[in-house]
Amino acid sequence: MSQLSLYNTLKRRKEAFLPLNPPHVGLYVCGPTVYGDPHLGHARPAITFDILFRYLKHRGYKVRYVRNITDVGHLVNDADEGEDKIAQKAKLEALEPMEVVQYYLLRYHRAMEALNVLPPSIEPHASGHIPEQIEFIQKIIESGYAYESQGSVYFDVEKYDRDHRYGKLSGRNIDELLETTRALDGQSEKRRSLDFALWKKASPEHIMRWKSPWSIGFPGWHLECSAMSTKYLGEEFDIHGGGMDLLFPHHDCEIAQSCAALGKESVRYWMHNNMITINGQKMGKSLGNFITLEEFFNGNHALLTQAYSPMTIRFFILQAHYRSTLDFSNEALMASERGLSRLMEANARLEKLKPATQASLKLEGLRQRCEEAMDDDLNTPIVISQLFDAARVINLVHDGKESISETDLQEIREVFRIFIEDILGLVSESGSTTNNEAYKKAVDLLLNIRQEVKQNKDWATSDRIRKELTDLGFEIKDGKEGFEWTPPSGI
RNA sequence: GGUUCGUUGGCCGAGGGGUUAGGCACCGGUCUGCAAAACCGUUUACGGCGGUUCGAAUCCGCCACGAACCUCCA
Repeated sequence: MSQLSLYNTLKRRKEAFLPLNPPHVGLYVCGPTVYGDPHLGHARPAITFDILFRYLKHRGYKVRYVRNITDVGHLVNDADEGEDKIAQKAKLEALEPMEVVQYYLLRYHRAMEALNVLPPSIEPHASGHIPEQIEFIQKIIESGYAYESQGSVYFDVEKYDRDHRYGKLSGRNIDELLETTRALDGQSEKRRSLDFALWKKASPEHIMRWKSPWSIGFPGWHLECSAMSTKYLGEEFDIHGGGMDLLFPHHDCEIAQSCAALGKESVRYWMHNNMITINGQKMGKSLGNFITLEEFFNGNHALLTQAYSPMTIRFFILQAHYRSTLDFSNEALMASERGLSRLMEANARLEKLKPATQASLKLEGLRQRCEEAMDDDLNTPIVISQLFDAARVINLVHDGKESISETDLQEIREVFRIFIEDILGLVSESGSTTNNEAYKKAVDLLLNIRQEVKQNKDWATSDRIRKELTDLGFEIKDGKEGFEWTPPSGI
């Protein structure tokens, strides 16, 4: 096996992945703020790190995958000045904040399950870790990198930067940031505009509030990840992932917080997935150009010419490398839909393939090429291209134009199972999961009758059976040796 | 303005000093009662200008265009 290498944003290059305490791997990924329906943008990090999770397990690692749920502290606008996103939504809909969280979290989980994203090992809520966050703030205060101001606590960025370096993940430096950050109105409790909140005193109308040594209030947004990753993965752990849009300030603040509180670097490998774009622009809430996953699944959106199944979405995302932007269009999605169906049909055909004693084709290095592609910073597009090459071989054998040996057939079967199902997480949606034998036999019966009337050149009856089944959504394919059929999708 | 990163054929998207990525679409063919599927073949590439090199889409420089981040965002 080759060496797994991953692109470390901190170093701006690929590095050999060597876990801290093999065979254990600690993985932390920034999860959603649950105040709205999950959209295509949410699918990208979920799927990217699902692939990493699956591949690390495939390589024999014992992975603890922590993906948090932000349900408090994430403010609507100006860092540290705006309203809490969850609280705002709750107010709008006249609900308890936790009702909002419950509602959208459920919808998030449902969408992730449809996309065949494995649940993480632990999914901690920020609101469920207030004591841990308070303790974390105390540590930062003790180390001298935070100060209290009118019941709120802020991180002293300037002091931290003198001793360490603030902004090293995103490549920013504090002087430039000071120049470009707009002047404060003078009313601020903060010493410097760059300082960020660790704890905020709640205003009277603020509904989400907890007791702390400083005030009744709520934790700053960046803090939850530092506190919860430390709790579940330790002061030092292997991989921290998230979207590129979180690089600054979120992840740079996390680094500063953890370093200030713990006196060391917490994260060894930082990984960031790129954005999904629409007409070259980031798909996002603020731009109002996002499409929810549910809308993709039911096709109910002005920009969609049709519905796209969860597996089509998953495959579409996997056909691009996770560090590249991926541009949405109906054309691109339809191409993915067709390609996926070709690949999955080849996969299904694999079961029926017969090996030959005199093989005309030899299979070499398929598994190795797939593994090398995954080892090269999770290059799923290359893995898929390898699988398509194999699919062509499968179809040739299926058509009787080529033949392969028993050994090669077993090898392809195993490689397909491992890479398509276990690692890429692609599952058949065509309804082959239907276990109703009577139903299957009924369709077989109809098609057998059709075979018989075809013998008598009764094309009218033959075409009628095919047409009516096709109208019902079945797909009928005549082969050299009998027929193949797939049921309507969604069964 | 700063930071980071892009610009590949009709579309999506890998690769990254010399050798076919792959998918989808298109066109032609094989197969088929017809169709679908499958297979075979063909076509269209590396933003511009310089430089390094025997050789650059790939390395370097400049320019143009675009994006993300610097405000909430996955």
